[in-house]
Amino acid sequence: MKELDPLLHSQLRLAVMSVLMNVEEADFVYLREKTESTAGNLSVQLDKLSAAGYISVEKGFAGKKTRTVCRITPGGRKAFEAYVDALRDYIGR
Amino acid sequence: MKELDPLLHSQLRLAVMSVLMNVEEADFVYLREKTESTAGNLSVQLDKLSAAGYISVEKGFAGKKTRTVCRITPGGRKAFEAYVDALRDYIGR
DNA sequence: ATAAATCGGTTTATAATATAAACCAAATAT
DNA sequence: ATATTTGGTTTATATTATAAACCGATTTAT
Repeated sequence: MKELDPLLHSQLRLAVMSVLMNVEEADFVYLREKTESTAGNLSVQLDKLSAAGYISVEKGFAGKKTRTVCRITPGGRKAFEAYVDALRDYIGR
Repeated sequence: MKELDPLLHSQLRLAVMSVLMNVEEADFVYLREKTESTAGNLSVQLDKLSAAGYISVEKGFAGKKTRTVCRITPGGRKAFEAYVDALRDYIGR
């Protein structure tokens, strides 16, 4: 059986990646709402995904408020696809 | 997004359940080989699945050697199916 | 017969993880 | 002006996963 990439085998990180697979870009607030997570938890998990090179995180401004925009990277996309593929060994189909 | 049952969202426990979904019964040694896990880790995870009522664990003998046989329960089967269903929200298809 | 290695596990210690709580600086509302 | 909210980050804690150490019974080798 294939390994399940531990970076993706985490509910919140997987949810984030799942959103980012379908949406060109998403900011912190949107991700927090979509994944129904706390800001602290989300912040930590975004760091991990970013450190792994699975997403890019860009801090900027929207008017005067800070705005953190995330995007999936090509490497992240590949990793997500590999993870899903490995999962099929476990759950069938 | 649905919750991912934390009892099943663990590589080894998921692998065990995956095997048991397709095989009427399986003993400890077979599960250890099939999942490529250490005996200690497997023992702990079997306990958790058993405590949750997802599998039954029966200790007996095969000749003179002890033999631990596991089976998935109806509740375990349902939980596995619900988990797979929830996962689809994350990974598509 | 006895020592030593193996088998089938369990218990326990440790490292890694996930998560929320506490915090912070800037902006907005009162 | 001060209180509240916004958009986060840092830190502390609880849970988890995992391997290491162990155990009793059984083979195997000497």
